[in-house]
Amino acid sequence: MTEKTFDAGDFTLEHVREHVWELPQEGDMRVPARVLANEALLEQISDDKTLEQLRNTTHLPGIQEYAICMPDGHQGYGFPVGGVAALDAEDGCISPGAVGYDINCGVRMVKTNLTYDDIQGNEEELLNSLFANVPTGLGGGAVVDNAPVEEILDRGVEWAVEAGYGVEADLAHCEDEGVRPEADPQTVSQKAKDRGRNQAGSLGSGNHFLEVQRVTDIYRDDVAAEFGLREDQIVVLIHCGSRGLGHQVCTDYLRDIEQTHEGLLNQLPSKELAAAPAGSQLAEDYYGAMCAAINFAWTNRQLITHQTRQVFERVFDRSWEEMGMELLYDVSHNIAKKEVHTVDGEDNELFVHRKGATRAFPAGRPELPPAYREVGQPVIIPGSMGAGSYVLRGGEHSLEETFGSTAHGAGRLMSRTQAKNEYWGEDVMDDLREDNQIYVKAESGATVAEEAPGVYKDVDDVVSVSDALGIGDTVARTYPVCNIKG
DNA sequence: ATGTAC
Repeated sequence: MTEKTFDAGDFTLEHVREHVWELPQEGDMRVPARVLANEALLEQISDDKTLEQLRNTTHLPGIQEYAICMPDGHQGYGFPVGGVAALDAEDGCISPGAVGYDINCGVRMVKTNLTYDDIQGNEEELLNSLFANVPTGLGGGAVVDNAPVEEILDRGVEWAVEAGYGVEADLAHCEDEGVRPEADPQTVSQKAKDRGRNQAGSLGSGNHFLEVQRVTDIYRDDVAAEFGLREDQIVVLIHCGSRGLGHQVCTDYLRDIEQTHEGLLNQLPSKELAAAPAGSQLAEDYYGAMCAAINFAWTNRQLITHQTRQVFERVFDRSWEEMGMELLYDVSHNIAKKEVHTVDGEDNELFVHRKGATRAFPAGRPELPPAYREVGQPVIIPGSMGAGSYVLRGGEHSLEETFGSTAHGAGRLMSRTQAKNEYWGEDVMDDLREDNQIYVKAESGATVAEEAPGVYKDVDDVVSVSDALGIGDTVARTYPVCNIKG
C-alpha cells in the first residue's frame, strides 16, 4: 500500500492502487471497506453519508473480504446506492436495506434493426404513442388489469410468455432466465399483492424511464458483434422495478426483522441495516418474498416490452420480428442473491447484496445463458436522459474485485429536493429538444426537474473506472432519441 | 424508489 491518502470529509481513504481506495479495518469493523473511483468521483461523496453507510455495512455478521462502493455510489437508505456486500449464506445474514426498497429495479435493452435515419421525423409520433401505451407515473395504471399476481410472483416471465406477452427467446436473454425459482408467493403479504395487482406493466416514477436510443460508439468490435450491436442502430432501454409491490415487501420485512432480531440490530451501528441471521425463519421468508418481487419486476419489464413492440409495429407498419426487436439482456440493479464465490481459496455460498450495482459475470460463469457464456454477460448502464447509456461486458477481474459486479448508472449528485430548486421541468425538456434533438414526455414536470441531466454525475467517468479495473468492459455507447417517464 | 408520513 502506498502512502497516498484522500481526505473525504470525516474519512481518510488509503490509496491501494489506481481507482481503488480503502477504509482500513478498525474498531468493530469486520472487514475493510473499498471505494472504486477516481478522485473527481471521490470528491462527490465526501460531503454526504455514503462513506459512513459503507463503513457501517462492514459490521454485518458474515461479511466477506470488503464492503464495496461502486464508482457511481451515493447515499441511500442504510446502505449506499452503488454498494456491494457479500454475506455468508450459512453463518451471516441478509439485510433488506442492503437490497433497497425497489426490489429488482433494473434495466433491459431491446434491439432493433432500424437506423437513426429510419426514425428521424417520426420521433414525436413514437414518443406520443409510447406515452399513450405504457402506463407511467405514481399509483395505478397497468398493461394487465387485475393481473394474476400469485402466478407472476411464482413464475415470472414464464407466465408472461405463456400469456402471449413475449416469446421463448426473451427468457434466454434475461438474468436468471426471467425466473427466480426460490420465489415463495406465500411470504408476500396480501397488502403487497394488492398493490401489485393493478401495476403489472407500469413504468412508475422517479428515475424510471423508457428511452429510444441510437448507438453512437462501438469500443470492442468483436463483443459488439456477439451482442448484435452496431453504430447508428436504434435500441430501446426500459428502466423500472417492482413498483408498490416490492416497496411493500421491503417495508413489511424491515419492520418484522427489526422487531424479531433486535439483538442483532443492537450490535449494528444503524437501525436501517436491520438484518435477519442466515437460517432464521425471517431470513428464509424475506428471501422467498424478495425473489417473488424479483419475478414481478421482470414480468413488469416484459409487459412493457410487449407494449413497445406493438407501438413500433403501428408506427413503422412492420412486425416486431421484421424489425429485429429482440432482447439484448435484462439486468437487475437491486437484488440479493445466493451465489458461490471463491474466498481464500474456498468456494462459499454467499448472499451477494447488490444495491444500485449490476452483476457483471465474465465469460465462463455457469449462470450465463448460452448466448453469452463465451463472451461475458451484457451489462447495461443507463446515464441521465441527456447523456445516453453504455453497454458493457462482465470483465475478467470482476469476480476477484467485486464478487462479479459493476456500477449501475451515473449516480445522483444532488437530492430530489435540491434538484427541484435548481431546475424547472418544462425548461429542461425545451433545452433537450432544441439543443440535442432529444424528445421527452413525462407525467409530471417535477419528475423531469428531479431527473435533469445536471443532477447526475458524469456517466463517462463511472464507466471509465469500471473499464480500467476490468470489472466491466465498455462495448458500446448510446445517445437518447426520445424518452418517456413518470 | 414509494398510494412521497407514524
